[in-house]
Amino acid sequence: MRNEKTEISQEPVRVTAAEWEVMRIIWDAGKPLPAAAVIRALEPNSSWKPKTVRTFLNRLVTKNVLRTLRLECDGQELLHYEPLIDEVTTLRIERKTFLGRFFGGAIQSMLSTCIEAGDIPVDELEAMRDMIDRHVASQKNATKMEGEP
Amino acid sequence: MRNEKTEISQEPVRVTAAEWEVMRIIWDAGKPLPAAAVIRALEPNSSWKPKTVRTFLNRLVTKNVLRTLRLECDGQELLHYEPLIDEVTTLRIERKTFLGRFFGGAIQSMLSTCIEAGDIPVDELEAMRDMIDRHVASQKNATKMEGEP
DNA sequence: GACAATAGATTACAAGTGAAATACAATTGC
DNA sequence: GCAATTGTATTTCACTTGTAATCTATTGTC
Repeated sequence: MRNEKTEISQEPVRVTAAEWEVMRIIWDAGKPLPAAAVIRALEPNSSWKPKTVRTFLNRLVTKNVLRTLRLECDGQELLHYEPLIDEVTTLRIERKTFLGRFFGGAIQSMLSTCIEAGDIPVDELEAMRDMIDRHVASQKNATKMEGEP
Repeated sequence: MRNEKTEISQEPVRVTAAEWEVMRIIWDAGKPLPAAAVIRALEPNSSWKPKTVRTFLNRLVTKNVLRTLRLECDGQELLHYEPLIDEVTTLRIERKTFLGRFFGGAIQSMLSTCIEAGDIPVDELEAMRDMIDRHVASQKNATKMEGEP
């Protein structure tokens, strides 16, 4: 089973703040959406005119973040927009860029900054600690299993 | 001891990626620097021409992120650049913007995403857990002290 | 069949950014 | 005293981003 994805784009794919809102709608839908559906989904929380949303959709297509395909919808052939990159990958890129820019690339450094600034409530801290603990424990376990058969 | 800082700027102060590099030099210096010093400090890690760095310095001044003052330097009166906002505050703004944009505002959500993606090595995880633990412990302690005299 | 609503494509336009070059002023070396 | 350098200010220029409007093709309606 070889790597299916052919790597075409070397550039890190820049998705702007506005575009990200659009992408979230489409990722959340889990299936290609027509422009009208995206516009409707955004309406409650944004003040963008329909044309504006269409601009974002178009830009995302030229950026190779979305692609269009014609699909039947209510007995009509409509352009639908489908993601070409997945949310997890994009999030990872954004996160790395951010951490690199402001915290030398280390989330640890970010966390310590937040903690020292008193920006995280204790219950959230405890939740994070437990989360880490659980993960570390499971990792250790996995390693042990593998080390001593 | 009242709050010394008079809040002048309502706008959230946008510092771009390039400008941030410049700011870091000046913040790190801990004192006003002449343009030449900033240029020299940036040289090893950047490919910007001196003129370009000067452009950034100027923009930061018009953005009210830096201000200039004439200071003696090597027996010469030179413009020096001094921060008008501190690094911690700016970092906090950037961090909040980032978390809001990508993780619904919660660092916890970011952390869990990273952990699940396997993006953080175990030793770093443990260091973070210990960091959290120490902080939580000290918080708890402080609360107790205060609660029972 | 003319007309309005909708979809989609193309164009607009100002502000912000990255990346300088040019122009001018002061200073220094000779 | 004048040329060369260095510091500072002003200008340039293309690209991106937010925010659409206009134009054109299609389609459903009276």
